[in-house]
Amino acid sequence: MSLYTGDMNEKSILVVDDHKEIRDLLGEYLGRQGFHISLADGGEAMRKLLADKQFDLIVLDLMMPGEDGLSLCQYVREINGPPVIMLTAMNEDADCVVGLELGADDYVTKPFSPRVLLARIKTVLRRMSHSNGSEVKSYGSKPQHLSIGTELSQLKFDGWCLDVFQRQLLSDEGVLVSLSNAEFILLEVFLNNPRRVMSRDQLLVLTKGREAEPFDRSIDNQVSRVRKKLEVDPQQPTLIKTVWGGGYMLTSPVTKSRG
Amino acid sequence: MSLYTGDMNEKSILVVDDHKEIRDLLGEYLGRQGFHISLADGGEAMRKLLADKQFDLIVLDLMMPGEDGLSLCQYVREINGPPVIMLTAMNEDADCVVGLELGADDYVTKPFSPRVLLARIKTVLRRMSHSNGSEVKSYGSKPQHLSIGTELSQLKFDGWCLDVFQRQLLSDEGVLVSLSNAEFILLEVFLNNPRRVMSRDQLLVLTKGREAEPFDRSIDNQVSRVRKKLEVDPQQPTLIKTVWGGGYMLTSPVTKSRG
DNA sequence: GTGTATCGATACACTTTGATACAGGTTTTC
DNA sequence: GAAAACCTGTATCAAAGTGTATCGATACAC
Repeated sequence: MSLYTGDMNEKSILVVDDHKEIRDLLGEYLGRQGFHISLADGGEAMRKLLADKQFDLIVLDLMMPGEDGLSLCQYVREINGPPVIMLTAMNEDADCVVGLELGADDYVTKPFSPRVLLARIKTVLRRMSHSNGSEVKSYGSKPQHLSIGTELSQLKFDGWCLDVFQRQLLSDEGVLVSLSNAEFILLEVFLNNPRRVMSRDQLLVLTKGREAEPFDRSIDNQVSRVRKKLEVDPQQPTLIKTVWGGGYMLTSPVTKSRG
Repeated sequence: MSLYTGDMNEKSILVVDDHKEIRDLLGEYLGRQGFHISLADGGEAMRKLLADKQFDLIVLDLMMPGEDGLSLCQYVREINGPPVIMLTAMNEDADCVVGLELGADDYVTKPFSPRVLLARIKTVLRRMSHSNGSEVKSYGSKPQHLSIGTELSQLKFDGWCLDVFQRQLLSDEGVLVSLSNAEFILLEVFLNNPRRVMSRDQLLVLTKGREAEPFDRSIDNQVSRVRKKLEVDPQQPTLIKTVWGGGYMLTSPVTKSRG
């Protein structure tokens, strides 16, 4: 399943996040995209790795126990380190802004799809390779997303096509099915992890960015809702199967293409 | 909520405008960008402040009751004062020219987004810092929009073209759609952040430079108004999507080009 | 002054979402 | 086997979020 892996000149990326699940998922996904990946679970690990090795980019979680992303980002800037992309939660709007002011090169709000992060990573790397490395970065220059248009945005599966940028779902017959936001994100997560059992905990982290509460049935609810819209017979689901005691699994293969 | 304040070497700016609202908004916004700000409501106040204090730049409203911006600008030139950026209304084209002849270093047409003004301020300051400070400034040096020409003024997206300098929106069929201030600025913010979820708070800060009040629905209102003008079917928006609990997102890619 | 455009506040209908409850089903335990 | 414990599907509901019509305040042109 590993696509061609030589195209990136093997850029190396350091992912810093305290959630093991997110870390591993990102590592795996970005690794498959042809990057060299290192993982760190916090500031200490990050510093050690930075001392050891040159990275081309750092993906940094804003909210972390202990040393948080802001100070780590500042640290990276101080040592004149690689560009930083921040992962921020949706509701910390002020922090987004602060993060950027502190020197992050871009940010992505959680929950996010790996695809969006990939697009941002490519943009930042492109920007870096254009600018002279030793050039003093002009303060206040905001991230410029100009040519995202060429990224893969369409996920085709089982007679459907989900466009992640246009945020819409089309059937092969051209019928547009409207999805609510939670439904869209859940489907996107499944499509990014096809034929793989996803636990409710994983799905919760990936779709809402939060941990499960006791007796949390929100994922079950959303799966039920998505099934009602996608399955031929929602009572006998074939697309999203239940794995008893394990979670859910998208059974169909998925192909990605350009918009 | 004051963000970083040290990077600008604390350049000081004097804002002269008879409208309290604009004055305060600019003061707050520019203050947050790390400038030292002084405010004056007219010529008299300006002269007093100039006598007291050294400024690096003056932002000067052209249209003011009593002594108007033109003569004030001339005054600043006579005392060999700091560079001046004029705020001019859209329709006073002739006055722009006159203002420039009189020695303004640049101008911004009202209504404008704080961001645009900020860009101009930085450009002018950069130009100043490059030229020897003690050098006698050559009169009549024209604003160099050619060197600013690296700023791209046309934003093309989804069958539309927004010209930031001319402040007009054209469809591919050549239809000119008139936008109000708030609509224009909101659209501009979206176009500068395509395919990214923008929270209402972010949008408020970026469009009005203010924080959200409880139950603030003004962004929703403006989005609704913009949709009515841009969407094929405003009830089923495709260009500006709602992200439930998150904010709004422009789905289309954007390309920038020179006017 | 009047006429007009703009824009935020407000109100109300509608949508989305997670919690809850209950009716099944499956596994474990005896 | 049967009962108990546990898991899952989904209807229903309440809380929260959203779309937008409407209105009044304001600004500005005339």
